[in-house]
Amino acid sequence: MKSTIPDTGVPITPSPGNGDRQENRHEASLHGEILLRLRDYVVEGNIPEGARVPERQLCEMLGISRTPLREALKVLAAEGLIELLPNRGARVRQLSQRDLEELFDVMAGLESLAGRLACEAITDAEITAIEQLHYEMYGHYLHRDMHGYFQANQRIHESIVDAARNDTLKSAYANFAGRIRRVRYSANFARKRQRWAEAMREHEAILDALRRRAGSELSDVLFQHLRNKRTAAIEHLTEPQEGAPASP
Amino acid sequence: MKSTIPDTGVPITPSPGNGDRQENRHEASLHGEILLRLRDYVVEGNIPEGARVPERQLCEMLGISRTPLREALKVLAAEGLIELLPNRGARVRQLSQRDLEELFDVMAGLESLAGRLACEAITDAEITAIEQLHYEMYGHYLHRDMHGYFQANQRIHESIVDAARNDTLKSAYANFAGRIRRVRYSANFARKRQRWAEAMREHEAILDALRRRAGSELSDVLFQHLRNKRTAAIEHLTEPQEGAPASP
DNA sequence: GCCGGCTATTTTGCATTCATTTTTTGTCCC
DNA sequence: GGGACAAAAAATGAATGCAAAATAGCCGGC
Repeated sequence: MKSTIPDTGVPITPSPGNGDRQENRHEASLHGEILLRLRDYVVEGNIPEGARVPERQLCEMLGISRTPLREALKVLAAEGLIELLPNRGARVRQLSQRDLEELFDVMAGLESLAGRLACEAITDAEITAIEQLHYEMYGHYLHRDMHGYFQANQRIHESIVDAARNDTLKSAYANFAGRIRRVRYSANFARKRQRWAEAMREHEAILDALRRRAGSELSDVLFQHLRNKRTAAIEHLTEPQEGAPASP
Repeated sequence: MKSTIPDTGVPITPSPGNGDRQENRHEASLHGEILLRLRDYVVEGNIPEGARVPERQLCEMLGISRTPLREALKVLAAEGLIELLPNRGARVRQLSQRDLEELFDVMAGLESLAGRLACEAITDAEITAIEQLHYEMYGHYLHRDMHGYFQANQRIHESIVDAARNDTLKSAYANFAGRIRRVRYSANFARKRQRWAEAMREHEAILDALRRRAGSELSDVLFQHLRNKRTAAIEHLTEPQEGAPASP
């Protein structure tokens, strides 16, 4: 029994479903490699916000023709990293303050979800590993090592997402994280001493809820933690005089 | 100061950032229209799972060349609706039971987030509107009108997402909803009498928490509600003898 | 000297064409 | 008659070509 497409009657060949399960097989084709390279390049923030990027230049730089490049650009646009203005090319997407607030909230929701799910399936070993990271992070905190702190912090949050055992969630999380990472000041969130101490306390609460597998509670704590992060980030955005220079 | 791309030194022209804010300007271009049409077509489930979709046929059917079509396919693949096997064309993505579970959980997380955010900003008028929908839905429930019930139900959930005032969340929600909608049996979830009654009670609780703007509580209730939906759906999948015929 | 309209160049969007890979089919041999 | 191999056919991946739109440059006018 074949489906047909309306107005045409073109038959769709219903082939037997094979259980191939691969999330990204992009490495093979050219447009796939281009996609990976371009995405990394944009995420790393190498292109200034709103910068116009002529296709021709990118083609020369990557040594390919415009066809696969344009395919990659369409995907990046779908991911929200760039925007394509009709007949006017691709621009690195400009994130308004509102956009950032929204992104942070969505990240908060996803991590909140991750925590809830993690409580259902996380092993003692995984909790121990997270505790390990926590103590490591605490050490960095005591030594005022922002970079180390930030890295440990990120690994903790990643571990929680991993413990949720949900690849769909994981990739959505990665997508949004990428959009935010473009905005560099991440490393500057915790500049303010007070916020830093607060964050440590919140992390204690996170760990505590996780140990007790208190899903609903962990969900709350994580959300609030990310919410506070958001507030700090936005504050930092609106009065950046304290942080590092905006553009080198 | 211009950025340059590594290994080439090609300058990126840093144009002044204009605050253009449009989420989807796809309607204009051809590939954009193709994208919308194809997406709808796939989401509506017109193409059997895992069916191979020859580019040539689609081109003839849509009356375009392969270039814009392929661009649209890349985007659909990025959205998770189809998968592109290297050198072997596009297939409608096959969702395993695990995939569905994951999707449902992510949806649950997003709605849970939506509820929490909604409590921060929702107006009395919006709550009244949702109450209206709720009573309408209750009527459909009493009359055993599954279709009407399902529609009202969907509008309630949409209203909550809208009330969250977060476009990023809204579009992510729409994306995942599309992936799930492909799987048809949605309309059959509530077949079982008991589940149906349960769902109504849960909706009462949702409305109650919303009225009190109890964000954290609403978040919990919504998550549990969606979780139960998920369980019902999966059960329905594994023993579909009760429902409607699988393919007309 | 500055602004507005007109033309030339660039750039985007799509179609077409070329090269490879896959799939099909026909044939031969067992 | 069935399976394996090989060649043909078709499909995909990428490059090129062409039309339309946008940008930039130029000139004239105020």
